[in-house]
Amino acid sequence: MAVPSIIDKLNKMDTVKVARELLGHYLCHQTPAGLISGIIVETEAYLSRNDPACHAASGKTRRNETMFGPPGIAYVYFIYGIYYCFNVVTGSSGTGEAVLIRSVKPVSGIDIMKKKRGMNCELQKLANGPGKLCIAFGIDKKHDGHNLKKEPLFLAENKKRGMINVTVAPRIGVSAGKDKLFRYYISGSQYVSRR
DNA sequence: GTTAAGATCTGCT
DNA sequence: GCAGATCTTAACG
Repeated sequence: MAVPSIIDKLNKMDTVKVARELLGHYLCHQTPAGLISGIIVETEAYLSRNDPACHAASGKTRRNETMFGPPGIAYVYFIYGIYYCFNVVTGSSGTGEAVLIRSVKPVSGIDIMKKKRGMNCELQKLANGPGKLCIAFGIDKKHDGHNLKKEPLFLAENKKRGMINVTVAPRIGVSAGKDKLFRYYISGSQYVSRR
């Protein structure tokens, strides 16, 4: 892929800034069935310090060790016995921070996504949530630790992104750290998980 | 070895 | 709007 990666730029930013910067750019997955891509419309930041909701809050374990790796790699974990969640690791090696990708707006490979989801739902509900996003994109544990600069799973810059309005809100689905405004989404988008 | 809880989604009331 | 599905991980004994 000749598209310049935005990873190099992101790797120099702090976690909160990465969460905002990712909005409007592309998440792509080159699968045997074809290319799947979508625009990131919703993210959440998870910090290592002062954030009880973060997996890394109580130290390094086998589950979250990917979060402590170098920035720009994927952190994928299994939750509720059914779903995967996809994160982009941020901060320098050993920090333990990440940005959760909560939802994307499908752009290409929509037929493949529908097939993977196994149901014929509306376009805006195809990948509007962490679990659904991973199913639609075919992301699972084998992508844990993958460098997001390279195929098959990578982030690409959206050169036509231009200016976007970002809404800041409390995170969803966490019991701890509800008071923190670490959720970011594109204002007015129909593709976010909740409005 | 055992147990409780979790960054969710779907279907039914 | 609410409860159930379903299993890995981490904390405890």
